[in-house]
Amino acid sequence: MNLERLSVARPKSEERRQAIIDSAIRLIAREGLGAATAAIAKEAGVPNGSLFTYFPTKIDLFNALYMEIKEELISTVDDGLSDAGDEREQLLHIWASWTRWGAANSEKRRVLAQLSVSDDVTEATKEAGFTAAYRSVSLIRQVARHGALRDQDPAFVGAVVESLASTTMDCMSRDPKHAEQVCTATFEFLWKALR
Amino acid sequence: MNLERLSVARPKSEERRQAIIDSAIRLIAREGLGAATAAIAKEAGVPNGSLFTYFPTKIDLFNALYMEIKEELISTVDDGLSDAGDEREQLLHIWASWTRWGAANSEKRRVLAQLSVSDDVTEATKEAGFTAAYRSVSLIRQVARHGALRDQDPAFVGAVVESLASTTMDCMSRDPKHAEQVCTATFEFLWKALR
Amino acid sequence: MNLERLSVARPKSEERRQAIIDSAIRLIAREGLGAATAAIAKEAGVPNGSLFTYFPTKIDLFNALYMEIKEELISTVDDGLSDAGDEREQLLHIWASWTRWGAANSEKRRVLAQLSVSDDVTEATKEAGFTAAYRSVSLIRQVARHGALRDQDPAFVGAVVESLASTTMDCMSRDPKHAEQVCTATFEFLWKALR
Amino acid sequence: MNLERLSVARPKSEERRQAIIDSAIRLIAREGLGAATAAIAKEAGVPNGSLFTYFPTKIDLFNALYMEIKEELISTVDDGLSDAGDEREQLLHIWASWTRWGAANSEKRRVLAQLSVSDDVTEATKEAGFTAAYRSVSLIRQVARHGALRDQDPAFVGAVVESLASTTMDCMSRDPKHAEQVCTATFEFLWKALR
DNA sequence: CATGAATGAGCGTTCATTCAT
DNA sequence: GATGAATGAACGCTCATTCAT
Repeated sequence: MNLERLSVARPKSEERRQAIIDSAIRLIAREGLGAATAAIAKEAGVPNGSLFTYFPTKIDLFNALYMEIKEELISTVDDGLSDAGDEREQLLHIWASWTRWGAANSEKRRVLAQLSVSDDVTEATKEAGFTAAYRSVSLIRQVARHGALRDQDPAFVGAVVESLASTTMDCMSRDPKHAEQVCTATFEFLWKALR
Repeated sequence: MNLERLSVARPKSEERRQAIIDSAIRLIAREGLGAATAAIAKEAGVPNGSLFTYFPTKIDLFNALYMEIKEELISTVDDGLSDAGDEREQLLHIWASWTRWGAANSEKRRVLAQLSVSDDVTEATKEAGFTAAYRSVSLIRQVARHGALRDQDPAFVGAVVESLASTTMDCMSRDPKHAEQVCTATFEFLWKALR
Repeated sequence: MNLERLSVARPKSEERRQAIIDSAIRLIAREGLGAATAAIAKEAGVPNGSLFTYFPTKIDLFNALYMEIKEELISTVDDGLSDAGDEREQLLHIWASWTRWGAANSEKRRVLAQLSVSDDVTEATKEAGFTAAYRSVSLIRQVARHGALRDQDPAFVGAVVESLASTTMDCMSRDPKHAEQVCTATFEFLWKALR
Repeated sequence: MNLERLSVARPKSEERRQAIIDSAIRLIAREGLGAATAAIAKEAGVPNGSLFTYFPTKIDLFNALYMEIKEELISTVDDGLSDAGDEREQLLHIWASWTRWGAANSEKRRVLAQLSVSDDVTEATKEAGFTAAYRSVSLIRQVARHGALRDQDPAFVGAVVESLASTTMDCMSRDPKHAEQVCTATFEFLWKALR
């Protein structure tokens, strides 16, 4: 599989694409989704018109951004998940890597939050992000199989966990000194509530 | 009565103010915070310049909107709270009136959600909204005093409950047929988790 | 002559009219002719609509302002002029009282300068202001009758003197310590040049 | 040649820039500094948004306009100055070319007058204009070294000459038939007064 | 008559996208 | 293909003046 070679076809391009993504994260975190494409391009060091060779519209950029960040998060969470022991250990692994990532990448998290509620990110994109996270999603559903939410829509369970995670990350970012303690305590809460 | 008004040439019309607020809710729910002030005015049936007689800037409109909706929610939740029995009954009252209001007023809820994450709504306004909700807030904190989150920042506990409510309301809106069941089940989850 | 009584007919009005004029001087000096009528009214402590009972349009206010300031200046200059001795003494009297007034009333002077070049002040108004200054104007022309400008349009001579005065007042305002010296020296210059 | 331009997609058009400047001169002469940017663009034959490609703000346009006109005037005055003979000849050269330019370019002169008293033209810009005029300025100061104004601030001397020039140009514009005579007579006045 | 809310054309400026070079 | 100038509709907001009260 010459995956590498495929991207070699436009080596400079890939760098530029990433520069635009990174710049967009910085600017959108700072100024919201209203950040001007020209400003994003400028901060990325590319000409404003060139942004549109990589992302035909601003909406395409938003969707790409969403997937990019979501994939980074998922790969962070999935990494090492197989090595975790029982259900509890696995959930803890997910929880800890998720919230630590969020606490350490507050710009990305804020951008993700904005994109998640924007109509400009299509349902298809959100669906794709959701699908990519199937390992964690499955585990969470499995854990919740017997608890208080056992009869709820699995999507609802996921949303509950997600919003709990989001709140936890906010708290960890705001008070880094107690971040680990918050992470652990909320995990216990989650475990108790889901089971 | 109305002595104060006797000397006013043409008092600002409460009706018009409300028409603008209502129009803003409709448009912002549909188009986001980017909804044009001129469009809001038009939908409210007032000339564009008149919007600024009632709200000097768009940001002032946002802040007023936030308080307006928050107060409606709070008064809905507080109504009848004193008549509820023990702690569990009281929490149930809060939970049920909150989520039912949200399910029945999805536009207002979406607008509130957008405003809550917007930098245009000042900290002072958010603080004021928070303060107005002290009855519910106190009860929730009291309930959580002994549970898994007992050592967490009270603000964190509040945020967790809020995000759970938000997710619940989304679910209730999406599937009105099972709304009551979702409401009850999530309450049980909440009760179990907090205590 | 019951001049006093004439104005007694609207005693409160006269105060308000003056308050508007004074406020306009302050605001226009600060912000230029673009100063909003509502701001002028507010600073004067009168309702914005009432400004238009005194001055039907902003342009009328400008014209009134022009005359008001010009008349104050003229009466300052004319005061004591009859008591001055010969031609030289009289010109000195005019020059000194004029430039001292300007140095001490820089706001009024700046407003007058702005109004003088504005198309909103009508030729008729400017003409009236000019006519009211006939005592000084005549003297200046008389002095210049034999000098280097003897064959020029009298209006030109007046303009030259006026612009010299304006520059002198600027200089006196900027450096109050040497104001008197500047006043005297420029008078000598004027005298030498005109004669 | 033009190596620098080879890599530019579409260089800013000097023609368009000049069309905007020219249009601004016409409109500002007619309507004052309040002339609308959209009207200026329209009269220049460019879309309203394009004006801001060349001048980021209206204030930038004002500053560019000031320098543009000032430079034209200075270059007109400086042209041939070296060929003039003694001090008197040189001052005459300055005076004649200055006032003739003003009489022939009354729109530009009026615009320059408006810009000169506007707070929107920065001190830095005015300073730059002043610096560019050093040849004439030096000569005028040199001539005045021994006359009635010898002890005054050189800036004051300059202002006096400038205001005399301005008045002269007004007069020449108004009565073109006697323009030359006015020009000559005022020069004699200036020479007599400064020396 | 006095008041201040009402009005709506007009303002300077922005920006996603296009397209000439 | 890469570039950045070009575009023009849209935006939030202002303000002289009117007029209902």
